[in-house]
Amino acid sequence: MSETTTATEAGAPALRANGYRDTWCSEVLPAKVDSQARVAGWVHRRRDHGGLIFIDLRDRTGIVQLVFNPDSSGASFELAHKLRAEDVLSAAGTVVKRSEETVNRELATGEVELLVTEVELLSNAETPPFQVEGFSGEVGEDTRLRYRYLDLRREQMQKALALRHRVVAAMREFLDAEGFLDIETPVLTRSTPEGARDFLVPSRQQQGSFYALPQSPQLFKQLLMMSGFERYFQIARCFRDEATRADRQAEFTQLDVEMSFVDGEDIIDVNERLLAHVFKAVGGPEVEVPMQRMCYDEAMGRFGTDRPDLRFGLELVDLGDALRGTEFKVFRSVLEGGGSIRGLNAGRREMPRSELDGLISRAQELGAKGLVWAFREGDGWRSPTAKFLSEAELADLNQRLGAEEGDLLLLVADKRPVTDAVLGQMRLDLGEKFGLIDENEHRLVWIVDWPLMEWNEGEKRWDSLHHPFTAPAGEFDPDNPGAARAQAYDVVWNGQELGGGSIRIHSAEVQEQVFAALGIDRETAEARFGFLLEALRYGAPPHGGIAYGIDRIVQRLYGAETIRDVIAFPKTASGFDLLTGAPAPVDELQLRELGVAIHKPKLAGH
RNA sequence: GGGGGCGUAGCUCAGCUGGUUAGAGCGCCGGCCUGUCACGCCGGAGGUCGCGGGUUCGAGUCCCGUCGCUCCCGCCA
Repeated sequence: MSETTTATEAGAPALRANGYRDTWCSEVLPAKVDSQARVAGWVHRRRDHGGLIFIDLRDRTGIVQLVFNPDSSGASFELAHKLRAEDVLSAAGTVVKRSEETVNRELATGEVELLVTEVELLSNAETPPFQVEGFSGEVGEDTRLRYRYLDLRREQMQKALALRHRVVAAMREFLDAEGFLDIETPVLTRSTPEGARDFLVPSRQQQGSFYALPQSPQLFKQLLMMSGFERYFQIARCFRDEATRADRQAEFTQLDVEMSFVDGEDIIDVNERLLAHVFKAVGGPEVEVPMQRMCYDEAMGRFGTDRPDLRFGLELVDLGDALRGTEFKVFRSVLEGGGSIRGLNAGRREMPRSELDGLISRAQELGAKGLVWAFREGDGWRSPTAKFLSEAELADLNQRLGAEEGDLLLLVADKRPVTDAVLGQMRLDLGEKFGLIDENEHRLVWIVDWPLMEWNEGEKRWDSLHHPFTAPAGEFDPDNPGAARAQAYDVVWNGQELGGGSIRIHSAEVQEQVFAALGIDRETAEARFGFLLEALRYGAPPHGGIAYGIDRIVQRLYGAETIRDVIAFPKTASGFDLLTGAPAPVDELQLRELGVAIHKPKLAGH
């Protein structure tokens, strides 16, 4: 977990004394000994000794021990007997110093306690379905989500959301100081079926028509540049109706930024300073400016991915040249078909056959037809594949892979995108498995010099790598879209994409050419993006920007296992909100008003 | 859309090759306890083994279906 500052450590907020309290729990400190204090909060734990009762009282800032003694207040003592976990109360008394033997060093307020003379039960709590602060192990996530308001009382959730707040506050702080304006864009907007699936909202006034929830404010922020705002940002909620993952929710939050009259260097400059400011503000890892940059081709070549984790080696090596004339049919047919043979050296490892078989299964799951494993032995290999290769080939492969005696070598032969994807992911799997990743090390890198488009073999068409509004570098040749480079910039932190940006197309003609190259014909482009093409004709400044996934940034800064741990009310993998029961069926009347008919109602059961 | 794992007390879990009364820890309830802080001690309650069907003399356990949670692939920037 990263270094973080909690509300307690940062100092409790100012408090106006009222009938409930005049002091935060965390402020009951030795300096206040002998003075009166009134605190309010939840019963964290109770320890009833019969003749003496201790209550740990919890508020947002921390915990303080209350002591109920019949000699101090009989009435309070009687009431304290009835207190149970999570009851809400207000208690007043004298701050007293604890005797040396009873000091609790684990507690920030552990040198003192509040000797209660007056207590008011503000709210009675039923027994919670799980212990808010227990030691009986982690509670199942579905139970936590069902009672999220209780789960959020736990210190780790309080800290996560406090950190999230400070990340967003630091972003606003920086961007405000740099002259960016926070402008809201619509949540009810128009469906643009490219990219992810849209969430749709039926229109009552235009039956049969639908709004879509935005996948990002991309087009609106470009329009704002055409409106002359020059510097815009927004903490924007975005929606993609796709499957969730540990690091993905259908509903997520993005820091959206756009600027006018800028080139790529301006984008990188302002974003490096933004990240440095935010990370510093929340006590995250230091951001060295200027940050490292790496070309897309280099990232793909060395790491098999466009978001390389640079904290460890296990780099990919191209082995095609060593096998040009091989007799081994599997390798030869791949090379003759224009494919590639790539490999990595996993280092000196002991690995039983069952685990090697596991690697093969994993490779197949990732799309490879197979996986060649080998251990260097002398000048050759110990491997089922060794007998198919000549001595010279084995020696050459060993040399190219930098293999030493006993090193585990993994090879994949397939089309280049497959070898990259498979070995790139296996590199990450192995890096984790072998403990090669130093969690204290942090590597931020810009990935630059992207292709504009990539060939989609399944759909037989060109797809944008970023989005269709990304500006090509230099002249765009519509007859050779594969050769075009993009003015695009992704910032990658320890193998995860934090944000992606680009210079946008600011000419209607170029935008139309790019649409055409992507297989979007004139009518479709006009129907879906006509307003953008039109706006581009009325004086569009050169512009560009970036968008960051805030949930992921906070997840990483906090060291959380899943993105759900830094979202107050997340949904489950299948899109349910277990707390409210959404999504839920609606009344027949509501459907009639919307002109919506349900074909196959699928009743969700709990 | 596909694959893996999981579902047993309020919570976290154990429950073997099918066997008669389904267990533990925590929590909860009652009693005792004036220095605890994961308080302690004594006693107690609490189960549609996710749901439906099947096999069997007999199912928490085996089979089929289904619902939910989760991880991964596809998908998604």
